Amino acid sequence: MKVLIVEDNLQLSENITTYLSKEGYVCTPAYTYYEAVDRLLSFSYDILVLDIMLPDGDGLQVLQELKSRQNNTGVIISSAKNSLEDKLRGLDLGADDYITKPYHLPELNARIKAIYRRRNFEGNRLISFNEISINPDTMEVKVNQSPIILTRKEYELLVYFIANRNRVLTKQSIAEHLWGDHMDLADSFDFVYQHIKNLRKKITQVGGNDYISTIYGLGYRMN
Amino acid sequence: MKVLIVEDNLQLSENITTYLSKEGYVCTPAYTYYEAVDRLLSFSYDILVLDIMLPDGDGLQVLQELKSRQNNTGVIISSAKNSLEDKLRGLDLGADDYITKPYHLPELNARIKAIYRRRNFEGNRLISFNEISINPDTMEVKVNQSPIILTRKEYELLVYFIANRNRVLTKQSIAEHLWGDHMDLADSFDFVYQHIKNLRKKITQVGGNDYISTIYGLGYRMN
DNA sequence: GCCTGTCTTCAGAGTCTCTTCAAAAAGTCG
DNA sequence: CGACTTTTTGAAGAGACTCTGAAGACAGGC
Repeated sequence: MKVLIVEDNLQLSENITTYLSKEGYVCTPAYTYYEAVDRLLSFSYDILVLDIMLPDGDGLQVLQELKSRQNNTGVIISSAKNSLEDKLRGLDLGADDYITKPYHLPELNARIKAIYRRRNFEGNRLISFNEISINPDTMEVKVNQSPIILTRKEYELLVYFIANRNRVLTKQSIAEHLWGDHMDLADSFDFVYQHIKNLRKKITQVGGNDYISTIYGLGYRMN
Repeated sequence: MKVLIVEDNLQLSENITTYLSKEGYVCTPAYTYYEAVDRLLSFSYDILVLDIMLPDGDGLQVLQELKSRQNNTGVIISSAKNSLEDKLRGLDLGADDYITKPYHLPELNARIKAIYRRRNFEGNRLISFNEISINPDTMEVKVNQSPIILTRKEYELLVYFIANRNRVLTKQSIAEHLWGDHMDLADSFDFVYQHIKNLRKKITQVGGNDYISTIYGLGYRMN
């Protein structure tokens, strides 16, 4: 399990890293706001331990950044203040838990484990792809936080694309997947175009990038 | 009934566990602050027996934690001090009762039962969703304080929707829930429309929002 | 047994989605 | 560049789904 530790106190940061490493986590420290955002953009972490008082910015900004990307990382706010307000703001912004400094390292460990358990047992699984995230239970699709309403075919198409990201999908394979085998000997798959068009439109309308690129003569690929 | 016993005195902890187990409770001991929090985050308990002097933190913090999560667990503060202040703080933080050490185990049992009775029979629990509130004991439903009268099916439908808020419910799952399994092979679930229509009408008639949105081709979702 | 209120069925009107078609635009290759 | 193929687009009809009101079926209270 990969953990990003955002903490400007060098001593504390090292203590956490040492402890969690012994417990079997892979830890990366970040000492500033800038560093934290940089890492979050480049790599993916399972857990983010976030100090909210950073020398070059508010830690909650990191959180805002993260959530705006529909990242699936679990977040624990670490705060020296005992201020309820900060904690509530943190939880509002989508943090999963908070912990008040000074704290015992085993407690941090316990909270990390708890988040992990919650993620894995409460069926909170989300399908996500860059700024697109899908909740399979509710069929809700969000692009940059803005919900978009897809028809059934558009939804199935999007899921199929994301499941096969970076792979070229021919019109035929798309048709077979969305319409089943009775499509076998159809002489035209024109209708697929329509749904791709609509899907692209709905995604770009709310500011999402068009990740579906056309491979001339072959099909489509999402990347 | 599941009970979490937070108590650092090993001897006492075992005594309580033994006694309550005989009385038919399922007991889990926690000896430290972080152990308690860990368990509370991962599992759900009906009753929490909480010693407030723990080796690694203040037991009242556990309580604060718990209440900030809208947990429904009943809490009994167990304190060696005879200090009124601590008890008051505990009750302020939402504890349901307190008991002063040393105490007789049957007294603890009595208090657990009392809390359980209060929770379950005095109908203090309300189901609510935005401006809609439901009293399950009397089947009374209020929208913006104005009472509305629902038929049984409409009532069950509303409760089902609120219990599954933000989730898409298909007509079929609604039918199965409201009419039981003998609906299995019904070829049409049209009658569900009627009740949804009536429910919507009654809610909007008194100025409530129509939180039930139609997901075309799928079902309905309350949000 | 009759009355009242609730539940279910039915038919149509209305709405949204899917598919088809034809024309325009874009890409490929000699 | 020009001929050809493939993709994109818009419009429109077909089809599926949802909503509505009315009427029949059922159950409980008197």
